[in-house]
Amino acid sequence: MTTINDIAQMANVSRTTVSRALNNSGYVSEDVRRRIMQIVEETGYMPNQSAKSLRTKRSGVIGVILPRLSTETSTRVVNGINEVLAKEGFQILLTDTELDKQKEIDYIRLLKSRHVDGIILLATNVNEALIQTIQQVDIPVLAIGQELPGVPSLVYDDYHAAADLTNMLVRKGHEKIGFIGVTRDDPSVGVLREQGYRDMMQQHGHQINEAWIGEGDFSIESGYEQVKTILRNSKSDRPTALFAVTDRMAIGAIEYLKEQGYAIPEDIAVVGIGASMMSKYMTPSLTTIDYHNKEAGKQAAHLLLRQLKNEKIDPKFELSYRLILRDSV
Amino acid sequence: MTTINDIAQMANVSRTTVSRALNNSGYVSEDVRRRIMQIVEETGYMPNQSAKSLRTKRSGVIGVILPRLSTETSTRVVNGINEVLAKEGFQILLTDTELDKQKEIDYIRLLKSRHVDGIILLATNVNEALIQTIQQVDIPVLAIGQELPGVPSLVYDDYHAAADLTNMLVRKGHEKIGFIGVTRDDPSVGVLREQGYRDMMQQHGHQINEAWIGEGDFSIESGYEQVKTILRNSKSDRPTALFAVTDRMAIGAIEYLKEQGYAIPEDIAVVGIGASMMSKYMTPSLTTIDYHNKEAGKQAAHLLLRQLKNEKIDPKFELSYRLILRDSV
DNA sequence: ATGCAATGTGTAATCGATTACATGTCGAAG
DNA sequence: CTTCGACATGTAATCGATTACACATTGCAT
Repeated sequence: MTTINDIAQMANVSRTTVSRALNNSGYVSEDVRRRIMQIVEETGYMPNQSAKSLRTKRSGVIGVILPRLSTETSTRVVNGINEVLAKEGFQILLTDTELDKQKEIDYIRLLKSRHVDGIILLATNVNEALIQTIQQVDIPVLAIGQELPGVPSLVYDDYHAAADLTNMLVRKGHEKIGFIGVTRDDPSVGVLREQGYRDMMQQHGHQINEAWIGEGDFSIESGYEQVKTILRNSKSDRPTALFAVTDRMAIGAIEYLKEQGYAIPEDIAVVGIGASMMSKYMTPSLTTIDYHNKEAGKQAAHLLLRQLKNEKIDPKFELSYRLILRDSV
Repeated sequence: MTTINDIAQMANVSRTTVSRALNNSGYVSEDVRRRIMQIVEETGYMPNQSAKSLRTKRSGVIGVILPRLSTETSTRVVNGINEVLAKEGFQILLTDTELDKQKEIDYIRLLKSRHVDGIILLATNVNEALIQTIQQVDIPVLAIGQELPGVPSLVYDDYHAAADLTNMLVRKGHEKIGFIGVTRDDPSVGVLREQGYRDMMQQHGHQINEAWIGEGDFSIESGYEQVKTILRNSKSDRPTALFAVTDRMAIGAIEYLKEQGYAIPEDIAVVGIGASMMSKYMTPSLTTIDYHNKEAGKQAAHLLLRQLKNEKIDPKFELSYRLILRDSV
């Protein structure tokens, strides 16, 4: 592999000059600069990033920590992040926590040791150890999806999104609305969305039968299982609508309902959140909420870049959402 | 940030000893080792990977080059790769070519300069410049999806998959089978799949009307547009079945057909390739071919790891596939 | 008692870049 | 004719690790 020293030798200058030519720092005569660039072209020389990074303390790499690599949400966000960062010459170092809280922490430290310039964290939970680790590593971190105290966060308005969906169902005449949520360890999806639902139900004076409530784990299968349980446990007082906090769980629920011969939305209406690709093309198409994940990723990247330039940024940004009304209600 | 020197000082030994203790190389007395580990724990010290990588010429990072970040296929493959690599302590450096051939080449060189230990390339095309660059950088590279001369490749059996699908349609009584392909720059998807289709049609003695043939660009929209054109151009001699080389294009085609009031599969049968999530849940569910992408990713990672250990591996591996018969035929 | 292998630790070179500082040239201002 | 600033280049330290080599101690076989 050719190094800066090789280039220097070939061009009959010191490596200092080569470095200057390459980085446009300091003075280099046009003549010499051309000679150097010429040789760089010919040899296909590329600076060794490890050496560069060791010396400059910056790597041109941004770490991204995902809860799951294989969900549409993650993919879209990463896509948005990459679109912005690639243009600025940054690469993405990807890690997947598999929803494991310890890994979340381990990866932050690992990324630090890899000298990433910043970290974007798709957070699924909030806990003291996590906050502390972030404080410790002292790298710009940006959280998406949860509000982390002390960390600039980009959050979806889960409460109002859930409230809007619930209101919409009520407006359509539903009074008995079932709900499939997730663990309360997840403040955004697990707590806020349920809160929005419960508050609106109460506001409209509709009693919630606790048999209508299920807790899934984000998967399609869990949606299928939960609706099954809900229907079994509420024979005489069946809900006429079902609110699943993610599209995937809504899809599982619909799968079961169709199997059992229920007509959607006539017998039972279903809504989800996430605006997955499938929600558009399935039958019936799914009413859902679009969180503009890709935009979120782009915005996150921009905010991180601003942090890297030492700009002060607000501690919290709220993202917009859009209700997509389709055939499932 | 604490460095190995700080640790050495605190433990009253030389940094050499610390290095040895950390890497289990050479001799270190139990006593000293414990003392060092103790301090490492307390301080939360992590070795600077840039320094390490500069010295050792290995980084613990594998570069992954994708044609598109936001497709199910890519995601699944990356997921498989990550599952294997993470266990071995490797991280993934992600890049997205956006189907740009030049970027494919640029990224290979960029990844080299970033000292990645190996590269997994989801290839979409084959050309001389690409091969040459790979040869030049002299890093273990593994290709998925295309057979690259001189590069160990993991390929799907596109020809037989397409042939099987075609045969299946013929067995169901179809003689007029339309086809939506992609650019022939893509040897696997663009050439082999079409070849499988054409050969089987010929073998069964079914003439192909060139008005039945369309070329899309992998997108849902292009499936929609292509089938529209095909139907317009073959008024009097309409196909009774349609073979789209990707699920997404099949989905677009079905969308249009449903809009126009065609019954699927009664009026026209549709098949795709890819076993996308949607193919299972859409109505009608889509007959397709499962390429086991995640397995491919896992296998690719394993093969790359073997290359890193300097094992000789075969130049070509063929992956298995499975035809999934569903309601769209 | 001697020698040699195994064990334990340190010194200093090295990886490939950046950068503070020094040095030298040249033209213009005073 | 000095002096000073802009321009151009080089010397050498530095970033934080690994590792070849050297040296010291110990124990055991001869």
